[in-house]
Amino acid sequence: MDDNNKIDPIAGEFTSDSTWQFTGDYTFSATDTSVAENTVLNDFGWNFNPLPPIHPIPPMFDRVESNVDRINQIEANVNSFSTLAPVTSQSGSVDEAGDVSISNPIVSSSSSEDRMESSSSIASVDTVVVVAGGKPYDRASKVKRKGPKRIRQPRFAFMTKSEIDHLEDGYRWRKYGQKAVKNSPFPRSYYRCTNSKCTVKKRVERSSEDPTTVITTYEGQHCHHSIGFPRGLVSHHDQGTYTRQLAPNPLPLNPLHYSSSRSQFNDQVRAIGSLQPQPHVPTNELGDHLSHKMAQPSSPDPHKDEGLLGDIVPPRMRNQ
DNA sequence: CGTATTTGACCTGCGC
DNA sequence: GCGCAGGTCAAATACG
Repeated sequence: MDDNNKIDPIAGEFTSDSTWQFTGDYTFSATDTSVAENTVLNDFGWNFNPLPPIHPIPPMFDRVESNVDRINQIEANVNSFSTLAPVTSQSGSVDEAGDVSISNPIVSSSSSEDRMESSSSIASVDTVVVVAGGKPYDRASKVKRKGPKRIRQPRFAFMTKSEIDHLEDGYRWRKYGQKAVKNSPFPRSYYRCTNSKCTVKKRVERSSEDPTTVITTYEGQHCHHSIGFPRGLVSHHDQGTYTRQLAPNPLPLNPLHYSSSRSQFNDQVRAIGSLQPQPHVPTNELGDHLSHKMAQPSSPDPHKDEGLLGDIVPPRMRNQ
């Protein structure tokens, strides 16, 4: 199958006017979709930029003191559709069919590589989020195949500029499969939330066109809190992490098209827009680093400053 | 020994 | 209907 010239279903079509075009078969109404997506994204720990930036182009890590307030604001607004509308860089719309188009005048004008050159290593993860609609798919188990088709959970795909395949997101995942992706030298890994009551899955793969880009797709919604923040915000270390989470993305990543045939994103996927990168990083790693960076120029434990995101992987993942 | 990962087999959906 | 590719299972294996 020649899919090389096709528009990636996950990335949608990035038209000349820098507008995301989507044709997803959403099962939500427009408002419900937005709320659901936003809620799920927050459950996943990925927050949009729902609030006006404190600074037009704020420093990356200089707003620790305001984090709690910002978090509270977002929590309070999370169910408001208006919070989904990007404030400065994007505008969005939802048509009658529930399809979404989001324009982002910034996206087409700046390459992620350019930004990475001027970014610190901690900020070298750029992310674009897309959301998949729920298309039924029946694969509950090898034994149980009868009965009504399972409704596929909403899916959210994150395109992240990172050297790390499996970004920490605050949840524990168990790998249950890996498949080679056609037309891609990079395999796709399948993960399942380790919480026995949680059915959330995620897939991680690298873009064949841009090996620096990791595509992470979440499916479903966690029925429990993450093992780390955001819900368990308890320390200043977390605040440091949150700062990064809440930092508006000054230069959204270009939409990423990739050419894997018969994409894993067969179901329709819609882009919400660009996001700031914000994987849930364990507080004892990135959080510590940020705290040292911001509050303790002379870190008592300097080796923690090494690697940054490159070190933010579970111990087992380091061995891969 | 418990848990996580690997990996081949199997199942399903879709396009032709 | 067939073949292909994605997705999942589960036994084997590795690891702490």
